[in-house]
Amino acid sequence: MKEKNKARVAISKSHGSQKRRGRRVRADAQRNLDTLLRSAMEVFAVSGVDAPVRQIAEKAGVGIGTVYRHFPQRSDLIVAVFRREVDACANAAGLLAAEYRPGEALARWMQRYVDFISAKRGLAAALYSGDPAYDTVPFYFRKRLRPALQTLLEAAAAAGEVRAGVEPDDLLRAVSSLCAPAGHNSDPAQARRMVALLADGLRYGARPSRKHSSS
Amino acid sequence: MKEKNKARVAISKSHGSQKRRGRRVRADAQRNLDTLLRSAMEVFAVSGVDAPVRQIAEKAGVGIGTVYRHFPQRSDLIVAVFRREVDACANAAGLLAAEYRPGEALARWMQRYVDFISAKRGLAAALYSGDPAYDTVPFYFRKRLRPALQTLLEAAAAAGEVRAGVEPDDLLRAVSSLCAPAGHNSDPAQARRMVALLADGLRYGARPSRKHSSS
DNA sequence: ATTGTATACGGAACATTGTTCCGTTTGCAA
DNA sequence: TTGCAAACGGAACAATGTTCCGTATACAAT
Repeated sequence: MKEKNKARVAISKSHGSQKRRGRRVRADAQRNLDTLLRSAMEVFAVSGVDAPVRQIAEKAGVGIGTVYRHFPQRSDLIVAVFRREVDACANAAGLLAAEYRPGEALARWMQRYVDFISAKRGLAAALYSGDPAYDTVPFYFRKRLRPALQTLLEAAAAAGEVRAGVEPDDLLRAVSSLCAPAGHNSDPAQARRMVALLADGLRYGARPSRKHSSS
Repeated sequence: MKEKNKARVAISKSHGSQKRRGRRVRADAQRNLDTLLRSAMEVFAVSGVDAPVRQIAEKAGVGIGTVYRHFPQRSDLIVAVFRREVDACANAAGLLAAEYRPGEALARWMQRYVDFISAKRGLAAALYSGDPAYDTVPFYFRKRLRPALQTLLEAAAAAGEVRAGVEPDDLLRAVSSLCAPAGHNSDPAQARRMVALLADGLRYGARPSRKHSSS
């Protein structure tokens, strides 16, 4: 078997699937799964989600059988990559909140979200294809992103940097609408500007809180 | 060769392609082309635009080679069907204008447009796939539909049945947006209601014309 | 360290579908 | 009636998703 990577396997996955007292997931399997997801993400970004499975397998340095062992259907791979990126975007909220002041963190996260949506334009077509394999994706999407944004919003509102009472769902949909639709020509720069404008709109009408000593 | 259809071929296509004094398009070719488009339309409606070419050929009662003679690429067939339905929708404007009063004609056409957009949800995925084969479709779409709607709008405005100054493009986009987006669950009835509301919105603020004796 | 085995791997083989090619058939003008 | 360009049908090819199974290996038990 391949021995390309000596990195310690932390078994960080908390799937809780390893049966008590049973064998752990084999290290090479975990490693291949990670490699596969990463390779698939890159290939999808370059060639779109219609890229051949063989190409992904080759890039990851594994056999086709291995791909299908981890992802019985091609769509499973796509969904897994999507979820992974949704997770990354959601996690970015916490990181930004730790590093920047609430208002700044919010604004930066929104741009991060724009990047995410823009990069996933290829996936959008698959999502709208009507294939039931993707039915759960929007649910996961909202479930993961809404709390992240809500936390940012509340923190920024508490700090008096944005107005209160803004619905996370509204904001998520507004941004994705700004990034996506207009026919066939999507200008990323334009999307970015529109979203920046939206962020400024949030700031407008902010009411400095009393619980927070104003500077 | 097949001889399943005795219907007179009117050669109504005004492609202007038959060379002066040259051979006319063979009758069976024209007949097969019509049959193909009709079969494709039906198959697409049932199985989506990803339906196998073989299935369409079978339904039309022709060989695969014949399909590819008329439509070198699969996407050519899809585009042809789409254009045919766009034409039908655009032509409906004239028919409705002849049969109903301006305001009624406008309202009915908008519902007709809703039907068209809703039925074409399957095509939307293909259109957004990024395949350059579909690049010209939106252009044709607007080129054909905008004048049709504009005529209806102006007639209705002149009759004092709707307000003036409404942009056809805005209306087209608004309706398609109402029909399409919301995640994964599109409720046709809801779309219909929303569009009806929109139509009422047009009526609001209508200024009865002086040139037209009010009832 | 050795060993047994459940686990995972690799890739050939298969199934489906888009596309090409070419021998055969046929509409139609002379 | 006849000649042939146009059109046809479908076998063959190519690309790609998916399955299957013999082989390799990580790892727990000893």
